[in-house]
Amino acid sequence: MKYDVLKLDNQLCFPIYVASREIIQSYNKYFGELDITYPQYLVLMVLWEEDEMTVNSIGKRLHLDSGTLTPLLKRMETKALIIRKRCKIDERTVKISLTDKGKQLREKAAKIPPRLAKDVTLTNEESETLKRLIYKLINKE
Amino acid sequence: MKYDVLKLDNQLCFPIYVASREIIQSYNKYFGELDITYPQYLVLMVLWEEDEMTVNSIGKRLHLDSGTLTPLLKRMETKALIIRKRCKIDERTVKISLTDKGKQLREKAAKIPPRLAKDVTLTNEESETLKRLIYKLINKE
DNA sequence: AAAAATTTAGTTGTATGCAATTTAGTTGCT
DNA sequence: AGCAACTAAATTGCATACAACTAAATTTTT
Repeated sequence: MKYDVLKLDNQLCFPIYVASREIIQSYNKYFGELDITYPQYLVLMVLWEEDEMTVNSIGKRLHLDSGTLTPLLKRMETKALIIRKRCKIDERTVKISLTDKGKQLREKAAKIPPRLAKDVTLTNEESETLKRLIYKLINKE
Repeated sequence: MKYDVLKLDNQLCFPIYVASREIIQSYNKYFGELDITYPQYLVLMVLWEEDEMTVNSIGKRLHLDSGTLTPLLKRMETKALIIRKRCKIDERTVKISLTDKGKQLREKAAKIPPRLAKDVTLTNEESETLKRLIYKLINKE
């Protein structure tokens, strides 16, 4: 029919939007004790994989711009998780590096995904399919 | 390995989070001319399906609470898309109904999903699978 | 080298989201 | 009826997101 495309249940975006927020909410419950938020956790994960990154490169990895990252990173610096340091060689860039506290958080953080995974009703195969399709979707959007 | 669960690429949430924001961004580009945002569009879709709903029932449909909806609905009222009216029978509830302007927007809005669909590289079958898996995921989270 | 174009963070302003609390109204129970 | 428990919106406070713009530094072009 004429308005079928406007049915919530026919759209792909809506359940993705809901899923995103709900998973983040679940994460945030566990983060309470670590005193971080989901986007901050993403920044930490990037830095755990590779320390000493610029704001820009973190942004590319996470698909976030400086308008979001700058204040977010400042909050993380206030909490002594990271250090922000203007780069000597290229004064435009700012290097983000982990503090000891930021590094140590990794142990505790590693315990959280398994806890969340328990609530996921998808089989491993379904999870892989879902991940593959989502990646296919975003690599084009 | 020990920290594999902390790899961005191993997680399910991250691509969903990215996909959600990117699709909404694409939507928002088209919404510019309609002067609405994605969450406002969601509210309109709910009301196009069933007019005269309470804040609470809209919230249940969209998985949003009053802390998000109340100011959002006020902005929509300012733009003359909806009317907020305290219910006579139960003074606790507020009925949200479409204005003529809000109703008329439906025509224009219906043109947007097809435009976006063009950029989706998934086959119809893949989209259906993705939708099914995402729904399976959120119905449990 | 000097001007123009580009790049990188930061800033500003607006709109979500959500936890936690508050206020007002309704229901249930005795 | 009277009061406790509950429910619906609204409010408060904080943390994202993002468009649009600015400031400063670097690179490219001429």
